[in-house]
Amino acid sequence: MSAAKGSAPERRDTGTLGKLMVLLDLVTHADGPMRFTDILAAADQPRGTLHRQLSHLVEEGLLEIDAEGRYSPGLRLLDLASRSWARNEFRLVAEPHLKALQDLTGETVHLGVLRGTSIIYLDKFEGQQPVRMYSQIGNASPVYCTGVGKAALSILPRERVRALVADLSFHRFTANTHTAESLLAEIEQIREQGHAFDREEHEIGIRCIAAPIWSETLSLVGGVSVTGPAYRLTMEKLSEWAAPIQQSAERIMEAMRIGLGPRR
Amino acid sequence: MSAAKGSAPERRDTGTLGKLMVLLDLVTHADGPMRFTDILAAADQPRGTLHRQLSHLVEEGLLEIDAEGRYSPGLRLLDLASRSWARNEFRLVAEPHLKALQDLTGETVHLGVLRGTSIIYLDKFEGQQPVRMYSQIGNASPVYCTGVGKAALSILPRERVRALVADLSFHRFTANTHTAESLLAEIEQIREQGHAFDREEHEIGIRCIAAPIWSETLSLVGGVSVTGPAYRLTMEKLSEWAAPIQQSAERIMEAMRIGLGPRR
DNA sequence: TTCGATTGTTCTATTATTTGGAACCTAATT
DNA sequence: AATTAGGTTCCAAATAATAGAACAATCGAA
Repeated sequence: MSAAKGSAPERRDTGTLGKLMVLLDLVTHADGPMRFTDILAAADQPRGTLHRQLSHLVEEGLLEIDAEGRYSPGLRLLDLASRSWARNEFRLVAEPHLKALQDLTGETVHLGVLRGTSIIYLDKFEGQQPVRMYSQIGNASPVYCTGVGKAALSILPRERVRALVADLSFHRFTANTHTAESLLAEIEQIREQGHAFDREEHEIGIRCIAAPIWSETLSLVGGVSVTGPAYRLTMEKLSEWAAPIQQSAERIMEAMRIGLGPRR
Repeated sequence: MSAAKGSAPERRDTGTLGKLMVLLDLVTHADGPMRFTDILAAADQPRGTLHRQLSHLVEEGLLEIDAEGRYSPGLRLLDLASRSWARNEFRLVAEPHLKALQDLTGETVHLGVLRGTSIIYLDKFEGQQPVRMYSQIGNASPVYCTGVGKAALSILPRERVRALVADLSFHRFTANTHTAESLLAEIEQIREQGHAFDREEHEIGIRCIAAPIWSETLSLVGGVSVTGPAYRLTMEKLSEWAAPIQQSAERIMEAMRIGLGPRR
């Protein structure tokens, strides 16, 4: 093996599927519909090849193409996702506990899991606000600027954290967003405290407190969080919820051991 | 080619992707996690081949495998879906109109599109409850037993309806569920009325009224509906909403012509 | 309109991946 | 220890994907 630079790009070997997923990601992560030429420029491939690949994705409903020849994510994804969400055991087990936490705090409660270097939000319970924001569920956010993300990192072995951080590129969302160094330092603190804060690190005006959740083998790593506007949620106020949120996390882990443990 | 029987199974030619999507569908549509052997039995493939295919799907995050070797849908699907949902133009355009309809009726409002022989729900506005994203959204339901489905069919050319109905297998959900004949008959009625009812055809105790929405080229076909419990929503009550719901559909179509029309 | 450039589609020999089948593990069961 | 079921690895043969060019269709400007 010739590991030239520190961290090799680590290309996955998933054959044809991998190439198609790159395209799917490309179109899905774009701001809007993409023309054939846009995709051609972004994906380094011959035109003929790209054309067939896109056709296959469209035929399977993973992409859609409109009358003007622009590609967008396909609705088949919604069906697949709604089924996988509805059945997700972690989410089902956590649900009542999230609800309880929402009742207690009156603020928005999130459930997230670590996948790669992102936190994927699995569920969300909002307060009474008539404002509808379900955009959050399913969203993948960077680990380094979310409470759940930092909480999750805090229970991983130091070595894994270091490896993961090395793979990260830090985008400075706000003045408080972490750098690699400050993140690693805070993880140590969180490890001792048992909970993590987000001090407007992702979005100005938004604070949160989170507690980690993990399975024994670390096959599942994530967390719960309580989030709200900074003007209402002072750091003192947030700190008051440290105990209840950690307790909530404990209860979810306990419920998981029953619900997800080895059968029989 | 030897087109033996009347309607060939019409196998899609999407090469490797097609084969993988069959597996993804299989696991996603199952009631719970599947063992390797379960999948082996359902998918008619050699073990070695299946093993590699599943590995690739897992590596790409489309499937997940737990400690006991059981396969479930992967969370990557959530991320892909949430992005495609958030950006969907039809949904964005319709949103305010759905909200208005919800305010007017006080009952649950759905937005759906026709995909193949199913209706995929794109959005949902409930009474006071904050919406749980994937509770209904993303779900694919059969055309023949939903208000939106029947409304959608009513604006398709008769020939296309007949072809579509021929592809359908009718599951008798309730005593009122349609058969092919009764469905075709009702479509004719809906065509004239401009709106469709669901008279407890999918679920006992649930009624609904729906109006069709379509683009000029029929590249987009779907509808809006108002749904609620039968004890509260008598057929008379539902009928009162025929005008407002059709008006709502009209407004959405108008907004689409502006929002989705040919650029410039 | 005509020319030229841009964008999208189809075709085919070459190349790479997938396939099928068997052999090989591993953990549980008798 | 032997047997079975469940899962994984291997490799020659079959198949599908690729690259590149040729072909259409569309668009803009002269």
